[in-house]
Amino acid sequence: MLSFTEENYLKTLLKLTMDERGKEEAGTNELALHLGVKPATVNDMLKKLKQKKLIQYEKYGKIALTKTGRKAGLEVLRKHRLWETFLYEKLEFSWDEVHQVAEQLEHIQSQKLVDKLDKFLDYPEFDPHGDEIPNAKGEFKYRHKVTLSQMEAGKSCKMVAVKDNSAPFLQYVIEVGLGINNHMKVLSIHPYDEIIQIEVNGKVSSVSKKFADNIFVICEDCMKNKPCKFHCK
Amino acid sequence: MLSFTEENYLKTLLKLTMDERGKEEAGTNELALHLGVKPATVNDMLKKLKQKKLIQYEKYGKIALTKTGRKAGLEVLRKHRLWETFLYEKLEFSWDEVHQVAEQLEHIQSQKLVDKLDKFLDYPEFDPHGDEIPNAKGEFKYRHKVTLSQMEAGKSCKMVAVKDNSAPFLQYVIEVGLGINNHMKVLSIHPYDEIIQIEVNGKVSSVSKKFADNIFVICEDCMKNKPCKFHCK
DNA sequence: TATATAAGTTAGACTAATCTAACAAATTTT
DNA sequence: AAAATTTGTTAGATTAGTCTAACTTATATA
Repeated sequence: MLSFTEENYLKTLLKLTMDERGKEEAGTNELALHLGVKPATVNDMLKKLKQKKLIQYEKYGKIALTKTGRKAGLEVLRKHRLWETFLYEKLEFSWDEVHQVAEQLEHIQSQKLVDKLDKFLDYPEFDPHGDEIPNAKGEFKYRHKVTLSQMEAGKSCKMVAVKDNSAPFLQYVIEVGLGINNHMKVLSIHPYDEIIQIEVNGKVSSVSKKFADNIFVICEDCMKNKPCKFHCK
Repeated sequence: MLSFTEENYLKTLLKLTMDERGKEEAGTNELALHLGVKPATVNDMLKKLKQKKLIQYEKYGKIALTKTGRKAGLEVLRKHRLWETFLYEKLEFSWDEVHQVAEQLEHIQSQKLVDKLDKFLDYPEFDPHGDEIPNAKGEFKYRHKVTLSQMEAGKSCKMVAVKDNSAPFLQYVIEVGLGINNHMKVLSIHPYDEIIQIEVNGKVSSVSKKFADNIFVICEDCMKNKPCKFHCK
């Protein structure tokens, strides 16, 4: 049985090694930053996780999940996203409120609870932020998503997820008129400060690169199954 | 903010001082027994809870909740029972499975979650075991319930709750054909070993005093609002 | 009332998860 | 390649919650 804390380490490690960057490994500082603890603390835990055969790790080297570790991480992520979906769909929580509560709910230990919740929600594939929900086997739909900042001017795309789950960011997303599955067109990207002009439902907004880095989209050609390297920078 | 452990102490203290016995105080050993820890451990925690003004307590004396402590305990109990109701009504959990999972869920910190869950369940007044669910203000319906072992022969009654929430006991209850809101008649109580004969839906069963001690009922006369002391031993 | 038993307390130790401060290794820059 | 910077490690301390073993106080009983 894994502790609350161990679960968080595995989940974070999984997120760091599964997102768009294609990285397979993570570092001590990076992990510390995401977990909100000091690198020294992470170092102690790495020894424990290694000893439990949940990670591969050598002194001064990079950290990678083992098969067992990955499975455990996927289970936590699955629970997190199912709970987010529950809160959003059944309990009228708003987009920006679900994450904080799901951080707690994801650690409830009961296989039956997860399975029944999944069924109750009718086996959802994506959570309210557009993230893939692993199924009972740990599998999930792969979608070639890129950040809005990677799009080229003139292309259209569909927002599918956000990278930042913090309330202030999500509130800003709503302000701009965006949301999961909303379509938009990239009108221009300024060469000097990378300010991006987008059009959503006929309304034109200007957003920063920082903002665009946190919005995941699928470009129009990808949706039509054309190879992606040609239209995403 | 209270810790997981502190919440458990307050909840247990509340349960020990609110049930049918009319006691207002508890002891160190008693608390240790119910929490599954050693008396020494309880003693340490009592100092902490006293310092936080959640209990009234003097060395070698009895333990009582303060107003603040009682309120906190009621909140945990409310969450526990709401979650039990959710698991039973919405996720198809059986009677004997809900308690263990609710022990974990009761510690989730989110006022909004509790309120929304309460609403989602349509403000239930009793949980699947028949226990009263405190409302948002900490109030709950009072019912004059007695144990089945307190009934007199010849009287009829309605089962409203169980005292023991363990799976083996609850499975036994089902075996006998009993359940919440089932009516039964006490046919006889044997003077030697207190074996009780009851009739449920025309079926006659014999149960031990130990069993009957864990079944809460409301007697027929009480249901008709006649004073209780005349018909319950 | 003297004594036996039950109930409660204390001291000292352990574990998990964290910290700070100092140190070591690896990487990047000039 | 030397210096500077970043990244990672170690040692020692802290806190919460738990334990055991020995002790003290209160209560019940002969």
